[in-house]
Amino acid sequence: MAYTVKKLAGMSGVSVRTLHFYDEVGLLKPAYHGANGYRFYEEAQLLMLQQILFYRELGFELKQIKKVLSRRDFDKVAALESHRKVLRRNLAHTRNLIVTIDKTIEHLKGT
Amino acid sequence: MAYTVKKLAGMSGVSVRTLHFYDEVGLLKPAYHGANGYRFYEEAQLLMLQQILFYRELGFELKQIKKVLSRRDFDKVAALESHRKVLRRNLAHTRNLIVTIDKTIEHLKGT
DNA sequence: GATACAATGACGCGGCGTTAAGGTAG
DNA sequence: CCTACCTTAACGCCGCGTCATTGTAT
Repeated sequence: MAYTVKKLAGMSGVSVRTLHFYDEVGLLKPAYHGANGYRFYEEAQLLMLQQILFYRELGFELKQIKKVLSRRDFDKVAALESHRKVLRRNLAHTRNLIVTIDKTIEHLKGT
Repeated sequence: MAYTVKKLAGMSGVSVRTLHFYDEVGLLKPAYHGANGYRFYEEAQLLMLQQILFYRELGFELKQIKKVLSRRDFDKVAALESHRKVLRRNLAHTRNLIVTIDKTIEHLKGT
């Protein structure tokens, strides 16, 4: 079961351009190339792509994803815990911003 | 009281490059230019810059800031309320991500 | 021969950081 | 003359979107 770029794109919800780009940066390479130069992906690459998209959704940078996916579970846990800290800081920061916005709105309305 | 780029940068906490860039995109132009071509800023520009940085901190894009700062208070309130919605969605999304991370960590530890 | 796919190449976006090369102030 | 400042120009980063051009499959 070999997939072309468009097929894999359709199955995973990313664009063809994204697959080209992931190939280019070495994040996800095709299983092999046809004699015509076409990229062909297989199940293993589909699974890999799903992993990539999972970490991407969490907000990891592509470089980080590349590292994380090459690590053992133990190190993935560490990366996830580290990332959770970042997200928690974002949460706190965003909550503060909302408070600031509310104050500003009150101020603007008051004058 | 005219300020050079470096002075204004120091007073506001931004880089000289940022002032150059804001000038370039028309977000903050100097009060005038010296005969030597130097940029000179005054109090009005300092105040303007503070406003810019306020909205930037809230996460507004520079283009949005440009618009917002040219509006009346009424419209600023609307922009702030709209932005607050975006931040609230971010909050909800980030909270979900943290839940996902926690589940993933448990899963990775379990296996 | 039309149509739908494939490839590579390169510019654009946002918001600057970072050299680089050269003029000016004191 | 040195030093610290100023200028403009231009590439780099990230993660692709969006043409443009050309080749291939059906």
